[in-house]
Amino acid sequence: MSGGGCSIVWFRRDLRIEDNPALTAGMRAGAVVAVFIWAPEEEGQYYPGRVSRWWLKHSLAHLDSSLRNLGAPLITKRSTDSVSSLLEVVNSTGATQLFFNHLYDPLSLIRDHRTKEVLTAQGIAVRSFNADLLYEPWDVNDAHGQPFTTFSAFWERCLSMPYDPEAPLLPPKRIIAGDVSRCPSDTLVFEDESEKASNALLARAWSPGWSNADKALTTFINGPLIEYSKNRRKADSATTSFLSPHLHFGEVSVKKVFHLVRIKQVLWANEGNEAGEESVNLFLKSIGLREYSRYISFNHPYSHERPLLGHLKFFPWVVNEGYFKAWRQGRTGYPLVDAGMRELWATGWLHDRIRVVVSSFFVKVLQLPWRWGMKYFWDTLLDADLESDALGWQYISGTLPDGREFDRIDNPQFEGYKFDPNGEYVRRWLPELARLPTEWIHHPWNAPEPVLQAAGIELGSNYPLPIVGIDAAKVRLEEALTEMWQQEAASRAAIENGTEEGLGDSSESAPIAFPQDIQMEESHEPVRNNPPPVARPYEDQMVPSITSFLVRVEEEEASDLRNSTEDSRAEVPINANVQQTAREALNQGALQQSAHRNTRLQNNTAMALRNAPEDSTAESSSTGSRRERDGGVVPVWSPPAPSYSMNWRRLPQTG
DNA sequence: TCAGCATTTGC
DNA sequence: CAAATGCTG
Repeated sequence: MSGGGCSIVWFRRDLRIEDNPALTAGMRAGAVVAVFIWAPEEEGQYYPGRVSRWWLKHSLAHLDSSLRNLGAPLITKRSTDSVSSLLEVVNSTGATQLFFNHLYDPLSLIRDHRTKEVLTAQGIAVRSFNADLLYEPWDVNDAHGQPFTTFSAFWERCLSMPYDPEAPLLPPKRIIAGDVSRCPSDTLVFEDESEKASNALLARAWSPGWSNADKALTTFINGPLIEYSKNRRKADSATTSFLSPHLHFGEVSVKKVFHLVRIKQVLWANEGNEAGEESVNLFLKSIGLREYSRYISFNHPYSHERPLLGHLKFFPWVVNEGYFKAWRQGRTGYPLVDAGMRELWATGWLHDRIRVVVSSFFVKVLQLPWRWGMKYFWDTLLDADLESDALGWQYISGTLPDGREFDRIDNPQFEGYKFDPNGEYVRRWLPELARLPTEWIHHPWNAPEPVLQAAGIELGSNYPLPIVGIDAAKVRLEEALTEMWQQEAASRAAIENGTEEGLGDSSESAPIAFPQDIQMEESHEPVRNNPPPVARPYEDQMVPSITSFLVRVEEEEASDLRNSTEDSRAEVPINANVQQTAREALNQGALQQSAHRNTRLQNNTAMALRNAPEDSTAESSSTGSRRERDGGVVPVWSPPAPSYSMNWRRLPQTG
């Protein structure tokens, strides 16, 4: 231990004092400087959306006041480079140690790795902890030591690990503050004036901050949890936990959630309360999905931008900004979809089921590029979470081995009657349909003219006709899939002939660009007759343009690459690795595919796949196991990214 | 009431 | 595809 100096506790998405291993470690080591660094530009195109920033602002204020009461204020820094800000804090406080908790999104993996390297090189002892998951991703493996590739297998294993998740740590009673007299805080600005107005309403429904998270958890466990299984299918059910934004910012620890829920589980099991037990299992499964999203992100750090199954890159997405806009505005002509999109717009919230409905519609009916939809969720959801969003969209798009089949289109009309049997949800969010009888509420295009008239609906002006018919969508989807397989075969052939040395980075890393500067023109159009509650917020919520960020990210990456080549002292030049691995992986993936024939359209969910080798000593990717079921298609994870887990592991915990 | 087949669902 | 659920006689 490097004695004397104080420790920096670097808060990120762990804005709580209870069960915070980094904080506890800092306190044990002596005096503490608590730091939060706001460097959103580091997130590139995933600059947090308006509502997400609103949450963060309040959560931080909450944390700051708690820390102050305990004796150490939160130092805040505005930065474009977290690592140099940390160095500044080191220099101005004389800190000798840094503690933080793990994150698993691709950007954090790289940044945190670099942090360790740079600060360690400066003689700072760096330690990091698991505060976000029940088990670290590298600890959950199948019988062969390989990562799981389906959720159910993963979760089964998590629930039967030989050791329980660690018990939550108690909150500190008092913190000894390090000397921050020469380390002033920057004022952090999270919202501009126009955003403030729109955000004002949020406070009515939500209370950010760790102690509120705690309350929400207690309320849920003692109340709606027992009904969770019964009501979870209803679009406007109040039975969800509403914990997701709290969990995203780490205001409450998943381990604590897990422990408390388990206590209930035991209780109800003893009482023979089967519905209760079932509810607990379902709720825990949703916690498990969150775990799995980190697991996938860790093992496949490209999952937020590339389909995990390689052939999907040949899918001919419909690049139609008009469709995209109609979807965002809730004007697709499918009531359940439109109601969902308007709720999202107005509140930053959407029931899980409805997320599936609208995103599935987006991918399967509109056939828009899934990353657009994912980005929109990122920008608008209060609980926007990169890993969870990526998992969800990949699942919907059928790009995961256990995801939905490509060629399955869910019909919003039928789903409407399933999730909103009485049409209440639709009527709430689509006032223009409010007077339509339930019989027609989920398919107004079939309603007889007199019925429509009586309800004051004029299809095509009042409320749109379906933007795309389901039958037409089916046909188009089949064609698209045929084309996808043809393209895939062609590319495979090209590679076999050696005419093309793989696809190279360019084609792969140039995903269909996100539309620029999408304005909600609708906002200028006066809302008809009865202004729905959703009308006002339409104004400000613009989708930021990605392209400018893309440029910046590329520049950054380029410069990082330069740095790390100059600086050969680094044990693992991770940035260089990332790029290199991507390219290698691509070629490798393509070759793997070429080794296998017999590509057929059906059967594509029953695919076998090759895991990213978790081999930390050898390079040999041949260790990747390949399991096949019933022959047939053997797609491959598009780029397997073995180096991440290796590098992560190889980093020693100093101190 | 229940086996046996059809349909739906599943992250 | 496999498991769960629903329907039929």
